[in-house]
Amino acid sequence: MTKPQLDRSGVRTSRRERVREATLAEIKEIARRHLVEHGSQGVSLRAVAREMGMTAPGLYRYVSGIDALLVLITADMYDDLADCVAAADASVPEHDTDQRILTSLRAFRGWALEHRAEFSTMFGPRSRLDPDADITAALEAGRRFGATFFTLFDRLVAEQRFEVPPEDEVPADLARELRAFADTVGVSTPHAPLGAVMVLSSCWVRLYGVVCMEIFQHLNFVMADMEPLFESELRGVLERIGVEYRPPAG
Amino acid sequence: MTKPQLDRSGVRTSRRERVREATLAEIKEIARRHLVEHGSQGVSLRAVAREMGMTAPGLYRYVSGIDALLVLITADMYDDLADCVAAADASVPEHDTDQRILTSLRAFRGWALEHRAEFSTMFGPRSRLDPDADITAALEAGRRFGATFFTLFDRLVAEQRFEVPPEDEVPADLARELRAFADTVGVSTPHAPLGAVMVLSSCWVRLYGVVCMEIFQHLNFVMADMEPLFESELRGVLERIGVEYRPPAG
DNA sequence: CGCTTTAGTGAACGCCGTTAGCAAACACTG
DNA sequence: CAGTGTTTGCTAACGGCGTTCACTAAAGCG
Repeated sequence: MTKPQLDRSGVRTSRRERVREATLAEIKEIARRHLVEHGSQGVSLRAVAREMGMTAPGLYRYVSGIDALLVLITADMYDDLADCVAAADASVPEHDTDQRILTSLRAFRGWALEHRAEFSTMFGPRSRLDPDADITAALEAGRRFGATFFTLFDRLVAEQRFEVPPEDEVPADLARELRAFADTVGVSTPHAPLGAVMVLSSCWVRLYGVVCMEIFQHLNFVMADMEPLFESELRGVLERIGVEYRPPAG
Repeated sequence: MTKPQLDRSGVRTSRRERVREATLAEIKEIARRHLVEHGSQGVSLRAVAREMGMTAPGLYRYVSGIDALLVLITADMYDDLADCVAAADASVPEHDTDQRILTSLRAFRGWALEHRAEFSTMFGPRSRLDPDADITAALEAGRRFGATFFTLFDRLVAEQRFEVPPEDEVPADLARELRAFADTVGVSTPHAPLGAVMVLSSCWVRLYGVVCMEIFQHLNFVMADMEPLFESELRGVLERIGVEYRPPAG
């Protein structure tokens, strides 16, 4: 007697599919732990299989190769990061836009600090992947992550918090790219004029830069603690978008 | 009859040492080509040895392992980049500080674009290296690279091109880090007050961020051409340090 | 010339990704 | 129930990798 069940998306799910799903989840979980413990070089199908009490070829029933596995866990990591940022955002009273942004951005850096290996594979060069590997899963997850910030940013634009450069100050070639960016990423173009998207890009570049620098340890030998530099950059960014900066609590 | 010769630093050099030097250079050259052609994963001692008509263990007479080899070529790449930027700087009339800075920074991005694999290993996460590998060689080369920009920046400070935030606007913890930074990196502290170093850091973070984003292809799916964004960021940075922006020639 | 130092080899160990062929477990039909 | 097709995981194997060790052949030097 088989008990057909429904998964959360309402699709019929046999017992077989459920156990298969669980196995795949175990694979990803172990792979990710290896990533954390031994760096991206330390993720290997054989090691994962060994830990599961399986042999490596068996994993090919679940994953089409090591590259695909890395893409899968990358997608999971984006989800994690997005959850973390969203949780930070939700921990602040809804009306306090300033504090929500501040908290979300600090949560981004905090997550990166606590998940260096993950962050490196997510935001570093795709060194281990085939240049033409199928990374749509990771891209989609990345998009979800970005959405958290874009929502907050949309709000700032709506509240007219900062001075938006007029459209004719945006160079034509940049305008074309920004439009593509805004369309794909879901910033609602009517609410967000091109000048605003330009500001957003600039701010994101700055924060991305300072966090990458910290995680990739490029000033390691010259700067013991990167937090002050991050906070300084954060302050500059917030100033640009008309958000009040407050020093961190701790 | 041995002909003892002098190398450029005046050290006595036997024939043996010269051929040894040449072999090491060949190793590095091949390794670097493999890096360019097959990515950092594609660099292997065995492949290098094969191409030289040697066996892999023989390379251990020259290099203590694959990690050390990667560090060696990373140092070479920093030298290359530094040369490229310095050449760009030198191609501009000496007195035209504005154009020199503009050209140097564009040369930085240009080099990155033409040497994606190299740039990724230099500025990306140290994913393939032991966390405690000896990377002093690469660090030293990186320092030389930075010096090019610091020299130009020193000049801007001397010329009082931009408004330097007063010292008491620099938070204490950031000040401590910036001081360490300036000392190690060779910005002459008397000429460069802390506020100026803060501005320099911020500018560098922005450019580093936008170039990393482009090379690591993080907006790849959403933005076809990153040059306009780079130029926009460049413009913003230059504006901050009182340098006149001019659109690129092409 | 003989002696010492060095460069390079071959074999071996233990990893790795991946493919092919096969056997057991499973789900489902009549 | 038996029979049948599918799914799962295994073993064996290939070729590649980094690295160590014992060893030979050459180069340098007195």
